[in-house]
Amino acid sequence: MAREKVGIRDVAKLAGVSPATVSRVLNRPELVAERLRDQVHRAMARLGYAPNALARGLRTRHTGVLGLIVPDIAHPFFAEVVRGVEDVASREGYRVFLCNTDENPDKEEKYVAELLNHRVEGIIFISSSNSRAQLTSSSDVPVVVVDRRVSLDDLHEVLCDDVLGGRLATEHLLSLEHRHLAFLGGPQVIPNNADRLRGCREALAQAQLALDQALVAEVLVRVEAGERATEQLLDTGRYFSALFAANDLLAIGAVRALRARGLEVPGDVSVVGYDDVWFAAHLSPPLTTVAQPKRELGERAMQRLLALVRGQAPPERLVRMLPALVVRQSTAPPRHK
Amino acid sequence: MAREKVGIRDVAKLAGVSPATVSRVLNRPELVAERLRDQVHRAMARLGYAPNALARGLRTRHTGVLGLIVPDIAHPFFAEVVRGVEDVASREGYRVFLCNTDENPDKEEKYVAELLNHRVEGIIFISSSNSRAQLTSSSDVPVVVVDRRVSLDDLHEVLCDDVLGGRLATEHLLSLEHRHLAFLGGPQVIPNNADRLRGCREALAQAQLALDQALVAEVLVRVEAGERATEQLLDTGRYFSALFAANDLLAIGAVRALRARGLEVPGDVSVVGYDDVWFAAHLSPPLTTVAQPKRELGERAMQRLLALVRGQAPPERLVRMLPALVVRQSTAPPRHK
DNA sequence: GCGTAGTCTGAAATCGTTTTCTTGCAGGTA
DNA sequence: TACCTGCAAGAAAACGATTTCAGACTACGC
Repeated sequence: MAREKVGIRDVAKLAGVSPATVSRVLNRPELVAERLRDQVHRAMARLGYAPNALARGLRTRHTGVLGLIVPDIAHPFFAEVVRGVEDVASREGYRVFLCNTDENPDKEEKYVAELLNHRVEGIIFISSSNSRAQLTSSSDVPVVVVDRRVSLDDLHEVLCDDVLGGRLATEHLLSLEHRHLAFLGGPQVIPNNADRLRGCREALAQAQLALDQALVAEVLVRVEAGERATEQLLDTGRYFSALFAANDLLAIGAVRALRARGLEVPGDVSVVGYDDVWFAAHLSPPLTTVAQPKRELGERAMQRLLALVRGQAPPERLVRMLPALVVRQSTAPPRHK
Repeated sequence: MAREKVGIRDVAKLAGVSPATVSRVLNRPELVAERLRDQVHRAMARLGYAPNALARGLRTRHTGVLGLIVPDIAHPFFAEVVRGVEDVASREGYRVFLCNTDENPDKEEKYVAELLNHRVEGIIFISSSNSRAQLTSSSDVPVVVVDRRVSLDDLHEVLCDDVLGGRLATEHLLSLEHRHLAFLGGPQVIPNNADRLRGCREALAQAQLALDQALVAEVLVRVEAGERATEQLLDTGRYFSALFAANDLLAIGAVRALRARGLEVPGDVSVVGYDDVWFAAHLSPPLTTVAQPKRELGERAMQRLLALVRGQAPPERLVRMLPALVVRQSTAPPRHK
């Protein structure tokens, strides 16, 4: 039976060969005669040998470990992305370190340093709003940025087109004959949020319309904040028949606030969200929203990272994915013209 | 500026000292004279030295790395637990490997082996239903099991009392004067689910009541499955004024199914869920449910694991946490006696 | 019988640290 | 002056693998 610390040399001794041979059996079995190979295998089994990834990594500088930096794994959007990331990593024989930053640049910095100490071969990075991401680009491990754009042109990025997403949502509303929209979005310092607003504006402009600036709200991405902001929107007294909440969490808050004021969704106000987190379909009313390919975002990012690690990086640094409108029941034509 | 592979010896050379001294500066600074200490620090800064955790781990067998095995990080319950785990790990200077098993024992096995190869110092384990968890107990790294009980008495466990949870939910319903309950739970092979049912039965028995066996459903934990099962419950024609869905996801499905049949919640049927995943409060109606201290579950588990790693394990192997009923608006007294 | 090519295998250096064991040296005492 | 103490710093041996290089052996052809 296995008892602690069996090394390659123990195996070697038992099999009556040199450590070098054992190593070869592990890595280039075709180089060693079949008879010896069997002996070695038997010895490994008998001793319960487990290769030491640390030693191997030290020697070969191939650690089989990657880093994953994410604002908050408990957020349903990120959770899904992470799942995609981990899936392909493990399928390809890599392990990943999970790091939650809570959008805190200091934590990001510390984590990056720590990951580098552990000699990760690459890093997947979902940057926080005010990230000092240059840190990562200075080191010489490959980095792939996902979801959150970072203005650093030596990084590879896997992004979803938020401008398009904003357009899709808005065009949907327009096609239902809505003419008076309100916009509720997350912090505009995060480019994604700004892009969604821009997409919204573009679509409106194309229809010769414009957003009433008083009906544009910017808040933290939390249900309560969405609720609060929606109340304020209503309090302006300005009329709107539809609300584009550029995040499902905000949309939930918005729906609650509207209901609390006795307004029906979509009867009085249509609401469209953004992200299509998994339970958006299970809200009441089921939420019309712009779906991002969350898991695929993660998968693609990891594929790209592995390509980079293996030196097969495609020259094109940007993978742009497309959002898709999912029409459910929180949107309908406005009640009266 | 930093350029690849600076090691302790490069620093030593630049600082005009021996590698040993540099190492001491890193680990036991008090042992080296202040003047040298400064020189070394300066040299490290100049070279952009980053310690190699692999080498250190190899030498000291203290890797600062832990493993976290979980069925699915994208599940809102686990995501929250994981957050707790990672938080205290990182606060204590440890990194964690994230592993998703999809409840697949083969994957569990592979992951455990892989983690051991990487010389993790401990493992947090949320076992899958039919796990062959003995694997982990055979190795000599500490293991802490969370949430899912495992019948292996050399493992430490951090669990939530599901029997009590079942009682709480049921007693709440009873206190509202419900007398006819239906039960909708996850696979009974998972002890947690069985316990919740048991708690339910116990509470009923105490009130001289019993569950109608025809109104006990067991399904996979998915919204759709809950929906389907609820329809079947209704199709039995048996009367029930309240439904205990021993999982929030099932509860969501149940509510949908009830509504689809024209039944009001809680007007016609009260529904109580289990877990209190974060959006349970944002459903309509806001879901009455049994809350588990999810994040704390993870935190306690990690604290225990670290204690184990540091050899300060308390003798008591079991940490039992308490669920709490959260009354919201999906439950009410039955309409007519 | 000898040179040569071709297979396998082993010896030993190496990866970057930590740590034990020594040694050098300063200072205090007899 | 000689001796002991004690401290600070260095030399060198690990940790457990991989890999280069060279050696042993076989087989073959002339």
